[in-house]
Amino acid sequence: MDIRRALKLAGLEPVHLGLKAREHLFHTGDRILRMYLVLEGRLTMVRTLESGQELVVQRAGPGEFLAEASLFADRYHCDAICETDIACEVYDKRDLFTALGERDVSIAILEAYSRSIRILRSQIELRNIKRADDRVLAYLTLLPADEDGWRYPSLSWKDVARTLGLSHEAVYRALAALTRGNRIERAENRIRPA
Amino acid sequence: MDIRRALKLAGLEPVHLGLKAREHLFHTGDRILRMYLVLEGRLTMVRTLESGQELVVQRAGPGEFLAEASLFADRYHCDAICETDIACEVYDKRDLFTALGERDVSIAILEAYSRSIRILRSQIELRNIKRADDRVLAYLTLLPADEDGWRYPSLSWKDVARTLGLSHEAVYRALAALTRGNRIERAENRIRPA
DNA sequence: CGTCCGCTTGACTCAGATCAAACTTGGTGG
DNA sequence: CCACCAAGTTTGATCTGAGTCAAGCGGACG
Repeated sequence: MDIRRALKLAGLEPVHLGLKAREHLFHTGDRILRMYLVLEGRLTMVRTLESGQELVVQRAGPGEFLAEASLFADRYHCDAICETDIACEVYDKRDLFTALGERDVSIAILEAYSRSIRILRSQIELRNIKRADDRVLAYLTLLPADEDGWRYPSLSWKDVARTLGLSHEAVYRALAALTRGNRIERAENRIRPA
Repeated sequence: MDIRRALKLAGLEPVHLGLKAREHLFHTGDRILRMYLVLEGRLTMVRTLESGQELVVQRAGPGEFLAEASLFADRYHCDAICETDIACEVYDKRDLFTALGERDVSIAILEAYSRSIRILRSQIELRNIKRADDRVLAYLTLLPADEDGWRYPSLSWKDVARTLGLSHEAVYRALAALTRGNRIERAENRIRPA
């Protein structure tokens, strides 16, 4: 448990916390004020989609530090539920930042990592969408938009197909179907969800 | 380009480097001695699978720091190919580590992030395997093994199904097929690729 | 001018999703 | 202690939608 020693060396004082199985460590929407290091037990991070479907975002066990999702976010976007009884250490987020050196190389790099993680997670979530047209639409919606909602894809559709885990034919057909169903508008090099 | 300022403040001196489209920034197997910050242009990280299939692992553009995959690894496991002409800054990896404070909280947390990233990437790679039995087999192979090659899955097969993006029926059928084809051995609570 | 590549659509196939039903196991509560 | 319930496991039958093969179009580039 390397990280624990490092935290101790940095002069951070954890508070201990125990929870029973099925209790929540935090809920979606809670302010992120603390970071947790799991000592014993397992917990599951669950994201509930608008559709009501529950998605296991991550599982954490002994030695894992629940920070990735949270260091640079303000509020949680998932629930943390104990699979078993757990023991963990609680660190104050602001203390941690001070220990990291506030606006420092470490923070800058961590932020870059954090961005990568978010992108990877969103890619996995995209792949959980089974229908090709829904998946393509979700991909388009995630793209940065201008003030009118237009997106300017930087990848060829063929590459989009690869990142979505679809054949390029499936993507073309999805685009055609979405256009037919008035779920997107296409014009030259731009595209917009309706 | 926040990270650049932070690196400068930390006293790190970059070397500038320009490459033409289609040139390689690094190859699979190269020692990782430098970190790159992209200033202009785009590049693609490509991983070549044993099957010969090429997999786009990541794309990077201006402001991105090519470090995630590499800070805690010794050698690259992908090729970086310039899509366009590019300009970047080159930092020495060891200097960077010194600036981060060697064995410090930052490093410990970065390592945790790094692990998450690797796990997420492997999950995406799993999903690129189309056939259910191959995907399940690949998943099992990734699991930690004891000295005899046995794995002790910690998830119910139903949860495995969810993480693999398959229905649970498909996973059970895949396991049955793999057992029939002698591609795995099962016993009680453990399982082993043949 | 020819070639390559991205784009687009059609036809057919097949693997995985879905629905359904039965069995096992562990846990709860009367 | 046992009835009962919930959840995971297992197998069968059917259906659907994405992969694959095939073919044609147009623009870019040498």
